[in-house]
Amino acid sequence: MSETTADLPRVLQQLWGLEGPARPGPKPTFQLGDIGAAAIRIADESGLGAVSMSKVAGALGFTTMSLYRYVDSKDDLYVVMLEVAFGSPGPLDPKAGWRERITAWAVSFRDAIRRHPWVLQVPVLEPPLSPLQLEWMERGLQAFEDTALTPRDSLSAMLLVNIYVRGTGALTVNSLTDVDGEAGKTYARRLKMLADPDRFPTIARNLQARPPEDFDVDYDADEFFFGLNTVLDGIEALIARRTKN
Amino acid sequence: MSETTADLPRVLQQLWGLEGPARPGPKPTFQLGDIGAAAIRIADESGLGAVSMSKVAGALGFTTMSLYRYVDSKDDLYVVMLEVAFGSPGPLDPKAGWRERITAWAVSFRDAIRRHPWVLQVPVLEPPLSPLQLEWMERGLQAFEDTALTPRDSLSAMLLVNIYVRGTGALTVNSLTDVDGEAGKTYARRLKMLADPDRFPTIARNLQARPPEDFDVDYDADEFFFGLNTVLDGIEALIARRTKN
DNA sequence: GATATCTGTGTACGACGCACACTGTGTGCG
DNA sequence: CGCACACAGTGTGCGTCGTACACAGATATC
Repeated sequence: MSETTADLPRVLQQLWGLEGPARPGPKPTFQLGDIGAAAIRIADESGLGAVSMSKVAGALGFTTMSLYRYVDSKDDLYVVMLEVAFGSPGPLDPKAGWRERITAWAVSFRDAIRRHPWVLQVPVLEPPLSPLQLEWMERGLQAFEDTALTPRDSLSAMLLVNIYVRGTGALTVNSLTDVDGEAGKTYARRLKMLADPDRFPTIARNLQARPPEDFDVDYDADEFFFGLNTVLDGIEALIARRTKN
Repeated sequence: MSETTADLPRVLQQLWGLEGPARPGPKPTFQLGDIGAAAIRIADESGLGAVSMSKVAGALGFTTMSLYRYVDSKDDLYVVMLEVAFGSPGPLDPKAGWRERITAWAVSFRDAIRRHPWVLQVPVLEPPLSPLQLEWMERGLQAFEDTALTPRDSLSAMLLVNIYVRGTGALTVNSLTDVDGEAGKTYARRLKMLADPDRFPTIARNLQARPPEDFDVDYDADEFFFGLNTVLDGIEALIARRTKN
């Protein structure tokens, strides 16, 4: 009745280091981590779209099909890539307050996304169960440990920050490969051209209020903390409410 | 120097109804909207992955290549799909406060995502410039019109809510096609199995605090408003700050 | 009515994920 | 120590994808 580790998908078994008993035959040449690293190198250089089974295998000096000895499907390759790309979250400062803690967590998260922007494009089919992903989850929850939040609250709060970082990352991801903010400029120009004041009065007024070059939907560092603090202010209100009761 | 409408991608020209001068030759059989509707029907039934040029063309009784008479690339087809799938945002209640307004906007947004969950998987290469997308933007900004927020603040606040709705939608999207919450249950079971209390004390404690069946990362209706209100509380703090100065 | 220009078609190419049958090799067990 | 077997890596092939290109016929404008 109760599920054992044997029922886990093979990728998860491997990532958790759940090896079966020793068996005859040759040993594998690579570790899952090697394959993940090779795939990550391709994704960093040429985008997630350039990651194909044959490209990854080729980067390792392999045939395409040999990859399937290590990974059951391309989706599983994605799982490995995410695990390696995110790595471990930074340790928690024990004497920091919840706000500093979750801020540090969010910054680490953002930095990981900056290093590997393609992670936001990986199609995620199910919630994460791999070791390092759980470690991120653990650290996120720990940030709220000494607050008055209920367990459910903590989960919601962590997800809120998680969503915020991912969301702003997705907005920034285009402009990361965009030298000189050229794309942002043409966007502003086109928006100004199309935002007819009769049909879109508020957009038009926003555009008029300041040079349109600044009106690109782009989160620089300051914007990141500005929005993050807005989110944290909301969580702070929740904590205050829970403390009172 | 100044860009004209002629420099816009063809899809945008068509969506904005910018027809060129009359020219000889046969008239097109379809409108862009027909193609979008056909593609949407496929995506609603079988997911975004099932949307291919040949499937869409086939649904219209066409050859694959004829689609390219209407749309320059598959990415442009995505643009049309989004435009048709989202449609117009609901009108704004003029005598509602900003909080009611942006809540209504968020709910409309969430409903659109519920109707067409695949919209969250559409790879978005650049910020939207199509007419109805701008209308959503306009309505979102209007919610904050009679607050003390600066234009830049309003944009940030709208993006924050936008990000929140998208993010929670992405968490829910898997469970939408999951009857009986079966996927959520196996996730909870596996999480309980893997969350070693030594390595993941906080997760383990969270799991212990209540029946693990509830510990799936899943936003039902109440969770949606709970998180939304947390976000809005943060925006409210910002408004209060701006009002004081 | 002439003609320029369009619509829709057919064919073709390279890339992709992956199923499957196969070869050879190295390991653990008897 | 030897051997059998499980496993690593290969090769071939299928169906699907996006789309480039050349083409035929229809038709709206002048």
